[in-house]
Amino acid sequence: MSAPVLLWFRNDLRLDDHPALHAAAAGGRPIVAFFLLDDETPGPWRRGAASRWFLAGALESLAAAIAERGGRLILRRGPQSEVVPRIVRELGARSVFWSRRYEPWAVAADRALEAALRADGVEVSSFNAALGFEPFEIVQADGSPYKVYTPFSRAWARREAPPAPLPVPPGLRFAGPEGIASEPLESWELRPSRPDRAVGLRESWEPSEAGARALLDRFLGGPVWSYGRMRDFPGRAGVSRLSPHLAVGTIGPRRILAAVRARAAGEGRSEVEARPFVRQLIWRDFAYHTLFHFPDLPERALRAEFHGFPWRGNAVGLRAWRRGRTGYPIVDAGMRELWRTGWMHNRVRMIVGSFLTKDLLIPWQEGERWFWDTLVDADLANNATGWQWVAGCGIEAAPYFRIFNPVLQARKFDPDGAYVRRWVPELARLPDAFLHAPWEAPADVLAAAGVRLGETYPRPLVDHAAARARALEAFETLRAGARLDLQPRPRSSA
DNA sequence: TTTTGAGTTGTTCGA
DNA sequence: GTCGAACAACTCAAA
Repeated sequence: MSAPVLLWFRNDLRLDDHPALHAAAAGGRPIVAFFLLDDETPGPWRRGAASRWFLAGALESLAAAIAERGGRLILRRGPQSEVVPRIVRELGARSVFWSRRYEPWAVAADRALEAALRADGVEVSSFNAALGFEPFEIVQADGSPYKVYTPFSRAWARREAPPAPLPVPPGLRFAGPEGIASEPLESWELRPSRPDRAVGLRESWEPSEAGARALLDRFLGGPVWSYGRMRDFPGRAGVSRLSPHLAVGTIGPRRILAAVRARAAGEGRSEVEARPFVRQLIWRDFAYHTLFHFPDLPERALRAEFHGFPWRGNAVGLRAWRRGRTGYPIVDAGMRELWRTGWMHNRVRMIVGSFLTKDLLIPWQEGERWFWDTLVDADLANNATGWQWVAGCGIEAAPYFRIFNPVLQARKFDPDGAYVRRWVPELARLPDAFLHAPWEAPADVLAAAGVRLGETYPRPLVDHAAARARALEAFETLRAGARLDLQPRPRSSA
């Protein structure tokens, strides 16, 4: 048998729209499918618990698709710098194909791995499976990266559309290599077992290509056209929920873009109607662009004046926030949705993020960490971009005075209380007028609804008005400090 | 090189 | 109840 080629699956766990798979298949040699669980190379950003659960399902489904095509998905664990060269040697492969990643740890590790393999005479080919355009494809005339979303998105849109997604190669077959060991998926313990925290995850997600396709079809069946109007209402099914699939690659952005375009054409609609949704996909590219060009993004505020921000360590507040027991119903609803389903509506992510960083003055990195562990869509670029945005320390500077009022936000975006009642059932019987601010309810209204503040539901952890004033004060010290930096006290000349 | 217009997602206050 | 202005100053992108 001729030397096989190695197809290394990463965050691209699909057969559709897979450029590396196409290139591997084009050579006519046997394709060995391989997945590596690498908890060492990413350092602190190894996969979190919820995304591990999603990964397990995606791997099972991919393995089944490969088995249908005569092959076997080889599973190994360990650092990529050791395990990839080892499996290449075991197979006697002369070529390796993979999809590029853009996290700082991955960029460095991939570069080193590629050099090592080439030194052994192994050919390496890498592809873009994750983005519309890669971070180095959209830069300014002088080669520097964009730092503002709008000009980036205009540059993105000026280009020809990203290449059309590739179908599954016709007649695709995989090799089922003899004598090559594969670790049992169960031995990785990707799914929580004791206790079984995954009940809500199973209810919420189908982690497979088919699951992604079903969500996409539902979304294209209507919500995509009203996305601009409906996306802010967490109680309605107005968003695609494709984020965990994009994160692990059970669907790719180019497939989504092409499907939106095809559906618009088929229904005689203008693509303009889908633009608010497409903008979100461009935002996703921009997050990767930002992470690639500013590798500190997950760890450090990009705006240097924030390095001296007077955050407050607050273990009690952080714990209440995580558990969804802050006393602000919209915040608690979001945090409980996250814990239960591994996902949170984006509008609510902003509200809980603002509450953590502005009302509690807890460092945004604490929120980023918690999201990393609990989100099925955990994605380094998107998560870090979102947290820096909400904290106001990213390159997209949110004005310092943009502090979300959790009650106003709730009344505006959950007017009928559907979202809060679902996730905070102990308040469900409160009338709409008091649902989002139960501490304002008269005693008889609380009693009639079966609510005892401080017992069945917490009192507010902080008073928002006071917390807002405190946050503005903290920002004031920041500005004073920045001015001092610019104008050091002149030396005495007397 | 200089100038100019603009910048995802908010809140509050006063007319 | 609705509306516009104020809330800072700065950096970025493009002309």
